[in-house]
Amino acid sequence: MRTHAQHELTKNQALVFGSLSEAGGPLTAYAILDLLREDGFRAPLQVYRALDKLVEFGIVHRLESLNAFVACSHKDCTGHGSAAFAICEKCGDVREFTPDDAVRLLKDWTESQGFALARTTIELRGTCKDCVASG
Amino acid sequence: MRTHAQHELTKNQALVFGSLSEAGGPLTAYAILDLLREDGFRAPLQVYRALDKLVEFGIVHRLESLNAFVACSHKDCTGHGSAAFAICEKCGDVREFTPDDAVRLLKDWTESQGFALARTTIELRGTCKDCVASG
DNA sequence: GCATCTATGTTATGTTGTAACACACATAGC
DNA sequence: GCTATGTGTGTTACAACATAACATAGATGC
Repeated sequence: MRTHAQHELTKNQALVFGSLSEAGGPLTAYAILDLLREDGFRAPLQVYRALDKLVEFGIVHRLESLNAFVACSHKDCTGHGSAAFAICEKCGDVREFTPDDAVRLLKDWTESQGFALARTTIELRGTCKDCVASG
Repeated sequence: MRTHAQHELTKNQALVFGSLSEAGGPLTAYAILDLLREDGFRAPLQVYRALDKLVEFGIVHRLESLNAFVACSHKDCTGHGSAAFAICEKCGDVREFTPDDAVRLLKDWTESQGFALARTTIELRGTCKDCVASG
């Protein structure tokens, strides 16, 4: 696949990012650790250190309300705005989207308060279309 | 003070809510536990069970990105909309606000996707006005 | 009385995340 | 070459956050 080549990931970073990409959904750090034991991972720090960098690069997002991590769903992560996530509490599916208008309003509020916004966490919990239909 | 009398809090709920109200800012569950040891608290579950109810009542909010809890800043918590939080990473101050317009846009997106929205987590990280000025 | 529901107390355990220290490897400057 | 520096890595131990399981107590409704 060779996506995100712009970052020249290290071995551990590539393994962690690969796990998340292949999973296609959120994984906890310890779930990643278990997946990567066959690749020689032994300790949580190996995962957390890689995750820190991947989040810094913007190609992995942390889901605060799940204590989990997910690969960015954009083909090319350079320069997109703040991400938001719709999390289905039935099936665990996570949909990433970029609510620029809503973020603009939030940023307007912070500016009116003199608050220097660094980053946003927007996570929506509920039930996805498929799970609503099936039950 | 006798705010939130509508909920008839139990003894433990009242103690936990009192700690948060008096703190005037976010506290972790274990910080609350330490504050309430003199009142007979011995185990984390005593705190977590009270917090679960207080969050359910809507008079305490959980800050996912801090693993902490904060008393709702509204005088009367009945019927207000989804809350958002501006969290200063310098001084730890938390400001609660109610971004109805932004939430409306987020809800519009979920509805367009057939996603049944149950609740929102909106947490803004950055630097507050005072810390920007002093640093 | 007694069934039921909620709140509570307690012990133990599970899950998530970091501190501290050592070593390997690359590269820039001398 | 060789050393200083920065980053990535490996490992042990531990801190911080949260819940399972089981027992007890009190209130309410029949």
